[in-house]
Amino acid sequence: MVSIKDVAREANVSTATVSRVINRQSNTSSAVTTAVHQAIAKLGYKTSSNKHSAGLIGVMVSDVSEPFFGQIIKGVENVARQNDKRLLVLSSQYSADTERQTIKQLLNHCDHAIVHTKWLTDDELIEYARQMPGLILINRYIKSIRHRCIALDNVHGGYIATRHLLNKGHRNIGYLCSEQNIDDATHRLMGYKQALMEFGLDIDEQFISLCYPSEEGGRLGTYNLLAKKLPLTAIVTYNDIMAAGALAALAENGIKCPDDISVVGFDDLIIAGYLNPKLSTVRYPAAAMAEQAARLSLKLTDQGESGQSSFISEHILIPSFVERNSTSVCTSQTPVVF
Amino acid sequence: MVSIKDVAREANVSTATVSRVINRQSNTSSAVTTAVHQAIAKLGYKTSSNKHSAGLIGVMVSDVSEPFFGQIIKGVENVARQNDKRLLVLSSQYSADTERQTIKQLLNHCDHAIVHTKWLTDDELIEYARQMPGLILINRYIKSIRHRCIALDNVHGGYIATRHLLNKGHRNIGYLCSEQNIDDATHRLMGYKQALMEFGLDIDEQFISLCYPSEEGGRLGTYNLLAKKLPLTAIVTYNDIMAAGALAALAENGIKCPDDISVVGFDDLIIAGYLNPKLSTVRYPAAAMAEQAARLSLKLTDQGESGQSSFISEHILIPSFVERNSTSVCTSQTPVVF
DNA sequence: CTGTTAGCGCTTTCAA
DNA sequence: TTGAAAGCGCTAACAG
Repeated sequence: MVSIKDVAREANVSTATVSRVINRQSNTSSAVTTAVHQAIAKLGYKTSSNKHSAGLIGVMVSDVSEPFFGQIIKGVENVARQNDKRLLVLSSQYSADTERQTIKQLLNHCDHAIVHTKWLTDDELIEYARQMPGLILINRYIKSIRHRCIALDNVHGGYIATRHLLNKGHRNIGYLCSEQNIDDATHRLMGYKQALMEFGLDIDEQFISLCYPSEEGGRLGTYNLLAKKLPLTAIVTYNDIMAAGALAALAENGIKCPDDISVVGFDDLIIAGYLNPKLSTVRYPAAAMAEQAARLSLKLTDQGESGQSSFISEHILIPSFVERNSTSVCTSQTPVVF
Repeated sequence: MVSIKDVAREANVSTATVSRVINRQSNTSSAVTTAVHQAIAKLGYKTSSNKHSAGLIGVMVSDVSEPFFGQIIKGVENVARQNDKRLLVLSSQYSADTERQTIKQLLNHCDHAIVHTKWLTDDELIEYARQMPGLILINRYIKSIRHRCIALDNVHGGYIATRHLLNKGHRNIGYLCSEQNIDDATHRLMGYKQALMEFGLDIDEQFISLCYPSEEGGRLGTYNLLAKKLPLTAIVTYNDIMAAGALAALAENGIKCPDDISVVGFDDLIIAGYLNPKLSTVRYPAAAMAEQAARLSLKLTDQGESGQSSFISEHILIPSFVERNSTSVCTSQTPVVF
């Protein structure tokens, strides 16, 4: 167990100085402060090294009040309960700065951490992972630390969503894509394109509408598709919230779903079952993913780095399709007009 | 700050023994063990007394993954962030035993705790509150520790839900009540009755249907009301989930909402805005309530018990009404038939 | 601003 | 099984 003493030796200062730096109490020269911080990072020192604050599993998500993240927290909590650990929950509020600051808190106080990050770079995360053997990235894939990543196969998700419609005879399928430049968005879109190509269809960029991933964004994106007078019979969306916007836009224009246009979502949020019509969607097994992440974190720290080779080196979950009432067989007589 | 030494003196044992009891390490005689536990309870000793694990705010809710509780956690987290505290989240899984066990964990590890409990008795909670000056009960009112309780005025909530309908001309208003025997349920029903009486109407128990507070429960309760062939023009429900069930039951029977029957919910969950029609409901300001609770907890421990007299002695929040599309002016020609 | 030193809370060792 | 006492990790007081 690395103590404040080791850090002091590493940084060539006294233990008192290290203590001061950690607690930001008295003034410390910036040279010494950075030296201490470097030593802490190098040795992986934790304030939680005393027995009682140990056994903490940290969770970082964007917003605790979002149902999707609620499921993640619940998954981790299940494992924590089973293993007599406690749960430290922090949210990063959708900003890179807070994400960074929050991860550092977790590094300091926890033995384990399940982290959902959208805005930090691969390099930065690799460094954090090095400092904490029990750090697991959720919904993210970084090749060099792939044994520490648990992610959903978003390409496959986009693929099965689109294939479901293709199997029902749809050939003119629009896509409401998130305008955010993150892997989730590009991967799901990739799956959409893959399915079309597999059915021998060309990809027409006109059928793809970029918009903000909110209900209003989904509504606007749908308006844009409709305005182009495309022979649309179905729409695949980036997520359920956008699908809700799409349903609203269709209803406002007297277009019936699924009779005239089918819609599929992504995530299977609680609201999916309450929309009208009930939304067919791709199920994102968030709680299961979080449980797996938590178990992996415990394993990695129990057995230490030595045990790593014995584990599966990749953890990619496969989403499944949930059929409800927003999709139906394509009955449109419109000829395919690309 | 009460230390292991104080506990040892109180229990007439050595500090070593107390340490052993706390950490369940070596064997300790049951007599000594219970003596130590009693001393701990009496003095309110915390293992978190060392600086680093301090500054923890504990939150207990039934289920972290429920959106309603997510809002509560978020509210507490906001305050925690502003005050440089961390958040320990535990869920009690809807059982009295887990609630008890969870609260004890919080007593041991936190300086502050925001607790939502459904199943523990007033007496038990009063005892816990005594042991921890920073314990705040949310959504609960116990008279002798009312300065530690933050609750919603559920009577008023049921009242404004019903009054909204009365103002729109409805006179035959059903009520879908939760069959759970908790204050929330009886208070909301009380508000319903109050509003009817204020409008000079008699209360007919036939219009009140007891059912489980779930979507399926709401559906069944609505069937039961319909089966009685009452001249119903509106339904007030215990919560939004039941209202969703009511809307489904009406739609299945070809009864239009709000044209034939108006429906109001309670809580204003996320789903309320996604239902068809969008649900008019009573807004439960969960996040604001949690923020207030967290701030109160910090205040109480900062100033110690001495400062209590200077605070407001009661913290009752007033809900407001959110009108959407599930309620309309009563157009029914049916004569009032009680 | 920093190191020395004393001290605190807690755990562990050792002897009974 | 228990207490006395030593030891550990950290903080606080003081001196320079």
